[in-house]
Amino acid sequence: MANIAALPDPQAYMALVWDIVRMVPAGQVTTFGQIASMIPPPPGVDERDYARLAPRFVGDAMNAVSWKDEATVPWHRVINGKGEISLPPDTKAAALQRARLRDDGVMEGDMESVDLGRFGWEGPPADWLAARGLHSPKPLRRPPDERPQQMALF
DNA sequence: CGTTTGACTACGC
DNA sequence: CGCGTAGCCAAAC
Repeated sequence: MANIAALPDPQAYMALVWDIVRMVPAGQVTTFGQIASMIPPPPGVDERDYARLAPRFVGDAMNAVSWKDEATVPWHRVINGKGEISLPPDTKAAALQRARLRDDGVMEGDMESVDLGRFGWEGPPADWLAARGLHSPKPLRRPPDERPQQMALF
């Protein structure tokens, strides 16, 4: 399973991912891995292996966002675990994503990455997740006092 | 019809 | 902290 098409119900998976992405507010970002962490593996698949494979499925789901759906699915708020845009750097789509992230205020100046500790999403409401049998998301945002203090050594 | 190629991540060095 | 690798499928070339 290294492809969304290998899942038992690719369409349902994609619809669920889109529903989750729709909930990410402006000014915050989520990651492929965070979304994947909410969706349980199919029966018989090892949870640990799945955690490494599933983020690609989320990528597939984002890749499938057409220009028509683009208005209702804020795909640009989904980035990789390093806080970077995962689209090929020199593409039109990547440029658009950078512009959108700047508009959202999460990518400052000429930065090429987003500080997940500051702008990471906390995930959907707990009852929304519970109603669908989903896991609680992997945490991205750090409490302000746990943020790295770069000059702390001096 | 055989190869290549992924909107990724965890883990081991 | 950076780099390589496994995962092991399906669709595009």
